[in-house]
Amino acid sequence: MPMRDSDLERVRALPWFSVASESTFRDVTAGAFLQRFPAGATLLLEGDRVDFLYVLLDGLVQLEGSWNDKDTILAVLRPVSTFILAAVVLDADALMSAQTIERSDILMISGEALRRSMQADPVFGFAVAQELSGCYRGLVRAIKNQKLRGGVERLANYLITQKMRHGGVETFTLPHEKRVLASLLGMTPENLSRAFATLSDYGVIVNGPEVTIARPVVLERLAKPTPLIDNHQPITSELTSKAERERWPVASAASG
Amino acid sequence: MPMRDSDLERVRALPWFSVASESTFRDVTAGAFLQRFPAGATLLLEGDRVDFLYVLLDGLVQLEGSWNDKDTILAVLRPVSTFILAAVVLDADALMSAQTIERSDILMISGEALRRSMQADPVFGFAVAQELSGCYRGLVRAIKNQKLRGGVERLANYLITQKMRHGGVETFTLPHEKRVLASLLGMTPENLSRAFATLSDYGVIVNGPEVTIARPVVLERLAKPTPLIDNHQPITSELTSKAERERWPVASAASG
DNA sequence: CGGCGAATTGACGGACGTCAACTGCTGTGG
DNA sequence: CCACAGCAGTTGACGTCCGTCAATTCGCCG
Repeated sequence: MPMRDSDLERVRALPWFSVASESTFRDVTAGAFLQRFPAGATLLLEGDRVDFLYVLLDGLVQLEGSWNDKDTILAVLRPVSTFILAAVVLDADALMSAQTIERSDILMISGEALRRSMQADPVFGFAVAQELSGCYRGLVRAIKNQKLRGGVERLANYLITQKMRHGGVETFTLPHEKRVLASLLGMTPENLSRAFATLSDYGVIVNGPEVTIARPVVLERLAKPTPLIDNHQPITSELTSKAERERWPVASAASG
Repeated sequence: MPMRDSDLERVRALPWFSVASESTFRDVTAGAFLQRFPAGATLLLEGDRVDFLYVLLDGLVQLEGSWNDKDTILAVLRPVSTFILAAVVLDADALMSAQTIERSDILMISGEALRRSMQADPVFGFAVAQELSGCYRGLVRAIKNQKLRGGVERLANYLITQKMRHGGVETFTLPHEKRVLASLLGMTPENLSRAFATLSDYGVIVNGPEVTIARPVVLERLAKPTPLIDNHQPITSELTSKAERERWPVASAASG
């Protein structure tokens, strides 16, 4: 598939690509190609050898892990995000599967070229290390979320985070199907329904994918959000070149 | 506290320090100092600003997270390990607390100097990125372990991993108190006891801190270990300079 | 010898998964 | 255009897993 200049520019705008020199950027993207996948396409299976860094330019992708006939969604990515960066840096097998949720445009960058450029351009290498650090911290948050909170608490905090990401408005629409959300939060769809029902006592009104938080203070008293677990940064644009560009597993980058 | 040359050599032997040039190594360790802490000392609290990279040279350290009067142990580190690397790279707050379990010798390296050296020595910077990648993948494994397996299964796999780490012998001794293990595995001490009791049907014999796996095949049929979650690498020495030096949260390095 | 904390065991309750039935929406084909 | 199949979501009943509380034992250290 032909690669448009506009696509390359969107990659260039990623914080950790924007610091790369022009020649580094050319080297990294030299052998890259763009591919379009339909909804439900499997991009990668757990255990697969990873030869490319994936950059989601359009669409929606989920990362999942499985064991013993069970599986769980570890992250849902929206554009522009990269994934399986860690596996590429180590030239190792993937620990997660990747699957498109919607039709998606994905740029595939040679892992070999990435590793070479990291060692050639120290500023670029450092930027990648920062990206990896942010991803690591996202997972630390995820584990604390999982081990320390119950299902209702995880949902309550998820909703507060979503509200923040939408600029603080009281009504917003869920970014994906409820069954996806359930798996992401580590529960069954049935239990997610019941958790929503529980939260109706705290001013949470659900109408299909529309959620409105009628009494934010009451909900927060239940959820007890904290910056040490929840990342409330608005994701208005992916261009934020703040040094600490930490993100949550949801709608974020993921090292892989 | 005076720093011995032998301590510096142990740091130098860490895989991601061993690739650094002599001058880079001198720069990074220039302002470093060694500190001895008693058992139970708090090294770092969640939310603290992190100014130093910590290198555990002797002793035992636990990393924990807390929320709403509950806390959980995220990792137990043994020498030689570094921790809070990710926070140092981003110059950010710590997401985990750190506490000594035993009396510990800890080398503290200037975060400022580390970041400077990463950008000055691209090979060193790449090695740090590899270290971060390994830590990231350790957390991916931990989340899959937590979300996909039940308590008994987590314990069974933990025991198999320990057996592997001890070279495959059928009897070994647990590396820390059972209450620490319980928290690490995401359960209460009471439930850990019951999980051990359950595993007695599968040939697991417990005698204080001594565990013997009498029927490995039976236990494995229950545990269903997989390289996509469990890291069975023996940790005979920290010197293994394999590119993929992934480690598990237990007895490992942790980015922070 | 006495006390403290770790570990174990039992009883109980709450949180969560499973199974099943039912609703409502959507897309398909007669 | 409507009938119907299929799937997401919800709700209820039930069982299991796990956390909590309490009592007891054991070993260690003062």
